[in-house]
Amino acid sequence: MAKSSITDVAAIAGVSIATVSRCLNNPDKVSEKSRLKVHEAIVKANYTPNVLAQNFRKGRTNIALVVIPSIGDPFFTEVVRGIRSVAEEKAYSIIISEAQSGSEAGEDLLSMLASKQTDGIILLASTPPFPPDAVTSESGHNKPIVIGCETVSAELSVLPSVHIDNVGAAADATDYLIERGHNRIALVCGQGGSLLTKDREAGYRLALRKAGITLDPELIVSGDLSIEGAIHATRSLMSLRHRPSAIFCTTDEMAMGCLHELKSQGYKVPQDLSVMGFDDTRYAAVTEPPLTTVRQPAYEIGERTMLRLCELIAAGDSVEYLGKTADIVPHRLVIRNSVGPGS
Amino acid sequence: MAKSSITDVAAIAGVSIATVSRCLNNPDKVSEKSRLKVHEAIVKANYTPNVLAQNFRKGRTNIALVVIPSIGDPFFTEVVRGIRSVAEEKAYSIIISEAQSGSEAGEDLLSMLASKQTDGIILLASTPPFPPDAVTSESGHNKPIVIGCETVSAELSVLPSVHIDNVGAAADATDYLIERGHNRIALVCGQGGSLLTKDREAGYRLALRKAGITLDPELIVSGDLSIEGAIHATRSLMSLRHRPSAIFCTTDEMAMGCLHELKSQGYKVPQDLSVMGFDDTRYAAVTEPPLTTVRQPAYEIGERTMLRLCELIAAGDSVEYLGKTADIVPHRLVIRNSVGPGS
DNA sequence: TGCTAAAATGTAAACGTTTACATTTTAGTT
DNA sequence: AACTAAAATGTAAACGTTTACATTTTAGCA
Repeated sequence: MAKSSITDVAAIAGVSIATVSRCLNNPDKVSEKSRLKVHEAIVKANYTPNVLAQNFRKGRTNIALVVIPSIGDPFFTEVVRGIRSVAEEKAYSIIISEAQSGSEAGEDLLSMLASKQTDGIILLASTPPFPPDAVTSESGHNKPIVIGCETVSAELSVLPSVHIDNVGAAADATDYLIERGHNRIALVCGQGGSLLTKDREAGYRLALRKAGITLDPELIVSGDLSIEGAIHATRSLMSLRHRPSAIFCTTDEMAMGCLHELKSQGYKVPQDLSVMGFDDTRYAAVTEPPLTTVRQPAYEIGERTMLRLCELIAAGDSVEYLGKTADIVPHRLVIRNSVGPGS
Repeated sequence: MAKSSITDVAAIAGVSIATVSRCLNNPDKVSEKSRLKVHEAIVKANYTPNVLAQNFRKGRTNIALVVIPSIGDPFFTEVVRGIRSVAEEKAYSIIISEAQSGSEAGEDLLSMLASKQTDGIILLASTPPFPPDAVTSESGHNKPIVIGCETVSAELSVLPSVHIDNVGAAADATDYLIERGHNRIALVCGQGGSLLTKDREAGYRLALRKAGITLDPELIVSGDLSIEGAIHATRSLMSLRHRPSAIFCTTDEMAMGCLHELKSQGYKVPQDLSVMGFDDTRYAAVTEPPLTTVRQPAYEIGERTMLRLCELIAAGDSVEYLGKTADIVPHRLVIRNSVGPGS
């Protein structure tokens, strides 16, 4: 059967194409009688609307772009789940783009975003490597953007965001280690460029300072956000003359690498050494030992980010749309078994 | 700056819109001279083509739909990475849809697929819950489909696929356990509906029969493809009067839950009990103990699946397009430290 | 210089919707 | 019954491309 168009339906139903269209988009603007005729005709003609034509006409695709640092990290996949749940509800599809922050040149990303046929953009822990105003003014691209999981520094905060208080959360984690008696605490953090990394490092420094512990720069190493990176980082930490008694990894993913390396070297966690994670992914409970970590409400972050994006898309050009720009969700320390008493 | 169209460019360049269009799509059909003029005009007008109009006109979106059982499973995310790598190369975007097999009614999925604005579909271990011919004939939807990671049973194999020999691989894994002296081997498998699960279970049965071990149905339990499911499965296995000495989990993800539960109950792996995984995800090397498992070339499966889809899309309506229908990639046993000698 | 074939360009239609505006029908009021 | 306002419908334009076909220009050759 050849694909049928609105014209065929109109012919069969004996009405104009406008009525058919209205029947689909504003059913209340059409009489009961013709509504029936049209619906009948639709099944008779086996009609389905041409989505591409609709998109073209409306200038919208109902697709959102989600930029993510790593599609493999279970934390982000959980955020994506949350995004997807509201996307589904609002009849949106999502396209996921993996962009390790920094690696991609700003213009590349920008032009890619512009060319993608999406109605809006969510950046998860992927702060745009370009000034946010370039986003709206230049290049004709002016799609709504929402940042997730990450704080945008004040002067750039034209963009709305949804995230925990990363500084506070990292400080809480560090506080807990200090409380348990540790004072030689290492930090395995992410890449240099990422805001997320900077914030968590800031929290770590803050807690140390507050406790009067002088910071040893040797104890801060990058784990590259990956298992392997964390393994290397841990190895170098443990080869220090003056070893740490606790290691704070700013991701559970990295904590897993850290745990593995420590065990390979024969250390017992938490007896010989303590490890603190961050994220509370679903693996955190099944590591050996189960990971003490900071819980982020990943799913909820996803939901709220997408919700926010939908609002912005709906608001469209109405410039007067405001609303608070940063949506802070609560974090929580989850105590399991990877942190023991220090010295 | 208002968005400019091909008409503006044409005006500036002093040529017709057809020339501008050709300049973009068939540069060799246009003279050097006007090519220059047009390019100049394009930058002058700050023109970018309206992708939605192009899609509409061409009837293509350059988007592929990928259906996946679980976006969280690191195995599938690795397959997706492979898919994405060739997608990028071919200027495709991908939309990922999570559809736990069975839960979604066939018609729902079908209509969803049809309505999505995609040029083709990849089903990863998500055999369509509808007869494949319904896909092409009925409902006007006739997009190319490629199955990944899974064997499609013979009578349905209208659809091309890329996967390992699941039966053989599961048999190899079981063989290895038998070789190591185990004869009471439990199977923690996926959900009932999935072909993948059936195939791996078939391989398990095959190996047992070949070794002359009579199968104990009590030793086959479903782990629901999740960590929690595997924990429950393991718990029930270990509460049997006659316990297994080895547990074969048909996913690494489930093996992680299994390992965790065994350790919680105080068993030492591999001394007290052996565990075998399947997939060789990136976590397999860092579990405690590191997991002996079956390696699937996830990334490569993704690449080849997408490559195949592109071929099909390119072939379009040319019905004569054939080519082998099942692309079998090699698997491999990866021996780490979760399997010890039996009895 | 003509002539012809090839190359380059232009004209205009088409893709399938949505929607502003005009027109007709309906229903309500006197 | 006549008039009016509201509701329903129809007509036709518009969205920004691509492309078949017609036309013009170019270049090659006798």
